[in-house]
Amino acid sequence: MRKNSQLSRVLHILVHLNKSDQPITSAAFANMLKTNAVVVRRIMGMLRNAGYVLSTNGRNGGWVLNKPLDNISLLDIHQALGESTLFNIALTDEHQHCPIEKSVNRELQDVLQEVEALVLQKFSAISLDKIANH
Amino acid sequence: MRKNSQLSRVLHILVHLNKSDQPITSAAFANMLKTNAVVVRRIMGMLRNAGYVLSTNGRNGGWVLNKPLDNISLLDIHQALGESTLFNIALTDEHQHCPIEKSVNRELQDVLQEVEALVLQKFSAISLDKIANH
DNA sequence: ATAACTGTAACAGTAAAAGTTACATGTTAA
DNA sequence: TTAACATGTAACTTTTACTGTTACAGTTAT
Repeated sequence: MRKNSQLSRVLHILVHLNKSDQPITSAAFANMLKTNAVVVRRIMGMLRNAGYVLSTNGRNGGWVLNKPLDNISLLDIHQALGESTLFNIALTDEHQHCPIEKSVNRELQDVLQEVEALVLQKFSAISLDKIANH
Repeated sequence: MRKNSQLSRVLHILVHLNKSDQPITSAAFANMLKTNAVVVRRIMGMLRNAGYVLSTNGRNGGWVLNKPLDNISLLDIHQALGESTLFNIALTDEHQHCPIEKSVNRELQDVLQEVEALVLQKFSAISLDKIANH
């Protein structure tokens, strides 16, 4: 599975945004992240929908923060991005009636869910200004 | 990226193997897992290299356990399979000189490493006979 | 008007995992 | 000793999630 880099990228963007007193364009971020402006709009669109940033059209337009970084947690961003699965481990479901498969899945799922909850808890305790001032 | 189902599959296989007093063929497992015999051999080959199973050729051949399940932990299997990364989260490295990227990566990596260590610890505490008798 | 923005649909590219084919090699039963 | 049944493995194709690209409609400042 190809790894998901949206979280990492959007954090990078947000901290840069925080340091700017004027809008920054998708093209500028694309250049910064060595990717494409459409990719940036795709990610940032999710944050806009969640209320963390605003976009303005036209000349001198671009992206601005809509909340102070100390009011945004890593968990907020993770959730705004759609909470893609954290783990790279698949549970099989070829034979849902097979008691062994069920048992294997239950055991793996127990561990993964427990750990996922821990990740989310840790994410919630990290505010973006902590990253910005790191 | 497609998720890795090797761990789930191989656990299923091992518990079935444990219940059998004679070798089981790759074709039988492939049928069980709704996949291909070569896929099974690929996975099982890694376990054989690690000493957890034995394979025998020819008629009446197939796979047998080489260790009791209560002597094998989830961690053992995870490691025998090559310890593929648990997380689906990528850290970017376009601009290794950018202090913001560094800061973002450090923060994410701290959390992920801490949690990965916890997963491995939990895996080490789960023996396969626990799954078998679940 | 036009240049500079975003929004988004509709594709193509990439890479990891899984699936498939083909064939060499080893083993056992009759 | 031969035929059937196993594994071993290389080489290739398919699948899938993510990312990248192109194209164009809509919006805004000058």
